[in-house]
Amino acid sequence: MSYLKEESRPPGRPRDPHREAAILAVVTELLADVGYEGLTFELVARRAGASKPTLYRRWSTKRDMVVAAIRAMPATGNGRTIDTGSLRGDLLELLGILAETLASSDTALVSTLLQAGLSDPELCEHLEVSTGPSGARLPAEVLRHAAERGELPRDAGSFAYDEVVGATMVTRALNALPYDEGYREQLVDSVLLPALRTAATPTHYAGIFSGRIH
Amino acid sequence: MSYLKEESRPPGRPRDPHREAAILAVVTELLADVGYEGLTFELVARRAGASKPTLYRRWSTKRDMVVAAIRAMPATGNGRTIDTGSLRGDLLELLGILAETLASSDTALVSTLLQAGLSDPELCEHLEVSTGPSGARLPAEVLRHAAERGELPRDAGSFAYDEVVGATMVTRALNALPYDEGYREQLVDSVLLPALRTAATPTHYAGIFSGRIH
Amino acid sequence: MSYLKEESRPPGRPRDPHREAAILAVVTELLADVGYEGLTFELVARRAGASKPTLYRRWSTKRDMVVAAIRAMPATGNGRTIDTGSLRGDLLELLGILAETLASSDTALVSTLLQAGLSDPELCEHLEVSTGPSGARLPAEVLRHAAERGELPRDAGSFAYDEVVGATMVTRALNALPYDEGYREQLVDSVLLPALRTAATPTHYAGIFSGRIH
Amino acid sequence: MSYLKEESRPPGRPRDPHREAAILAVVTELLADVGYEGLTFELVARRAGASKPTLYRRWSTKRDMVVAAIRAMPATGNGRTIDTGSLRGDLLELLGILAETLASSDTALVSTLLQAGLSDPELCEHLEVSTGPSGARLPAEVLRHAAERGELPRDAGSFAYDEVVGATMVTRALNALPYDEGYREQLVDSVLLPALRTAATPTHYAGIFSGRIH
DNA sequence: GATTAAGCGAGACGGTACGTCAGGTCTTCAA
DNA sequence: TTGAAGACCTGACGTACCGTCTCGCTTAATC
Repeated sequence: MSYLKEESRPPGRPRDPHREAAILAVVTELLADVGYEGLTFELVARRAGASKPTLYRRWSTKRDMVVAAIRAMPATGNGRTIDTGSLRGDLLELLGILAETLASSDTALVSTLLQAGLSDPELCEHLEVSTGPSGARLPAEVLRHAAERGELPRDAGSFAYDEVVGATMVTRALNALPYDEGYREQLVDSVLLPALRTAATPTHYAGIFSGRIH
Repeated sequence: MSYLKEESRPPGRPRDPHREAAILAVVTELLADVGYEGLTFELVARRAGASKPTLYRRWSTKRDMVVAAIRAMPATGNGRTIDTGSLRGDLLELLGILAETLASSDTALVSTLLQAGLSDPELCEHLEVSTGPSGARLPAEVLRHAAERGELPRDAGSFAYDEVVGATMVTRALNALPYDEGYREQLVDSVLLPALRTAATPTHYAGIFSGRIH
Repeated sequence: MSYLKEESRPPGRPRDPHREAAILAVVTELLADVGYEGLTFELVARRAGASKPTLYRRWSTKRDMVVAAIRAMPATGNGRTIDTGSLRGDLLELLGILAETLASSDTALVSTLLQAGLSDPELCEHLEVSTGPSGARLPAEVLRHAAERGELPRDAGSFAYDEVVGATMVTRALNALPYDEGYREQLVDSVLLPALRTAATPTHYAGIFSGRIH
Repeated sequence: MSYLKEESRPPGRPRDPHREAAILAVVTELLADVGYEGLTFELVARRAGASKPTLYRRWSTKRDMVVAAIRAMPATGNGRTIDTGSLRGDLLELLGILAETLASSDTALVSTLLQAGLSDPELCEHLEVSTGPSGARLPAEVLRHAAERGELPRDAGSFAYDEVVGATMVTRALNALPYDEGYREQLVDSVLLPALRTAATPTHYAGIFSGRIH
């Protein structure tokens, strides 16, 4: 009885999910090869053995296509846990991870993710889940451990971290400014630690990288 | 006697500085019209009644040309002084100015400045001087007034402000996240004020927008 | 018992003749709208609410489809009879009719009929029957009347007319050369009349527009 | 003194005539290879090592390009003279030449020439001059010889021939109708000879292929 | 004052990518 | 099996910029 169908299939031949997956794999591959700027619809079509209309049918801009490719990356996670025994150590380790990521990636790609993906909470969440702690967000257990050690009040929030770290580090990376260990220590000591210790106000604004737009 | 000439003029007809100024004016105009992405050498050449070789002779990339245009903007300054009577008030006013700027400007242009210009200390300095307090940097007198009122230690530095404010605000703007008054208050209360009060460490790293790469 | 069936109906759903008629109507309509060159399978499919495979199943080329559409036009005829009282008058009237037709029609359509349709005797016949004397062929009664008046021998044939008139007039039309009354008179006086009067040779070759390939 | 310059060169780099010649050579070559329909801008560009804009700069349609290619063919002429000793023989020889041409050429190309070139007197003239008697026009010496032999009046014109022959033969060729020797004899005997013998009227209309639009 | 080397507007040029369109074929579901 | 819908590959379309080049002219500094 047809009233059971919430939404029936659209008419016509459905899109081939295999094509889609194959294409996005090529996009991922090409991002590594030629970078974001060098990526073109033409090139993707050639390498994927697909036609341009097939691409345009799915994504109308390069950005959309790249974002889809990133979202389609397998969510493996790196399983890393952060626990150095002190809040300061944990923070520095997180910043170190982020620094590594930034150092290795194409800045234009980072820029894309920044501009395209960060306004998309799902993508953000996906990135965090798929790649493990990226250093862009403060994992809840780090906060908990710090509270257990008495380094932070029980109700300390991650706002200061989430908001500040990603924005500053990425901005520095994009502008070829240094974000070496010395810099990171200074950020921890003169901004993050004071801010985290103080902040007891309930947060109404999610951090930039928290994946949830208020 | 030729040894007097430090560097002799190259032979042939010298470049016409008027052409240069006229072209850069067109660039500035076009940036407002079509944005950074939409700007092309072709378009500049057409609008300026110049030829492409004339442009390429001067700037080999679009970025170079745009940076030159921005640097060539007249340095008027807005002459505004910040003095509300309290550090918190001053900070909020500065953030308000920055918010206005971000709200009014083409995000692509901001992005350009971020990517192209901020790695250039001179350009950064120029922007600050030409447009007055932009809110991206903490004016020295604000610090001084706060110290006089006893709100901050004498040796308080602007690192926390310079580093955090520009990066977070611009990043939010680029990603269409809100940076309204509520957000700005939270940034002031839970990050800036605690950080400024604490930071007595001598700063080795200039803030992102301070115009001096360490 | 199935051996009784001379030809059994093919299995499966039979073709809907209404679809066919509707589609051809659309083709006729589109020929007027966008001309032969502008006609595409896509467009026909869209306008007819049909799918491309439905079209391709019936006609494998655009030409086939157009010919089918023309053949499907209702055979009304204009019932006009030619009888001015003199052979010269009759010929000029026929040429006048043809000239009108050529003047009113899309040259591309004429070209189509020329290239696509005229090699198809049935189509040719159909056109003549459906639209009455087109001027492209010499009606038998004109010849008869002329013979009765003694203007032509009894055995005069229509070869010279059929062969020459259509070809010259259409060619002129296609090439934007004039085929006005002066021209038509000259054609009659210096070609058609002398030829018709002389030709007593039994004809082995049907005229171009006679609809019968020898 | 500049007033001597009737028309000064247009500004900018002039088009390279070598490129043009090379491209048109490719067009000619491709016409033989893939025919008119199969000819594309893409293909010409590839084979000529030119870019599409370079082609479009010169000719905005395929037809224009092809006509230019034909016009650019070297005007060698075949030097053939028609003189069999009788008018009938001469006419049959001319028709034979035309039949050969039609048989060997791409019908679409003929169609192109018909539609594109024949409305262009210069092109028409060029074709006649470059390829010798094509059979599409009646050479003046054939008329003269016939008059000398007394087969035709001194003032006989070529209207009947020029007008009739090209149109009928080409039309038959385009429609895959036969134009074999039997047909050609019939055309000569029952149309051309009677018409030529009679026509003494001064001609106001140039024949289709005479290269002069009235 | 003549020479010379460069600046300059204009635009050709080979490329490359754009985004769209049509051609035919194939797949899905419903009739 | 038909039929509507539409995915799909192919390949051409005509346009836009790219960055380089070739023109003929103009403009200074040098000879």
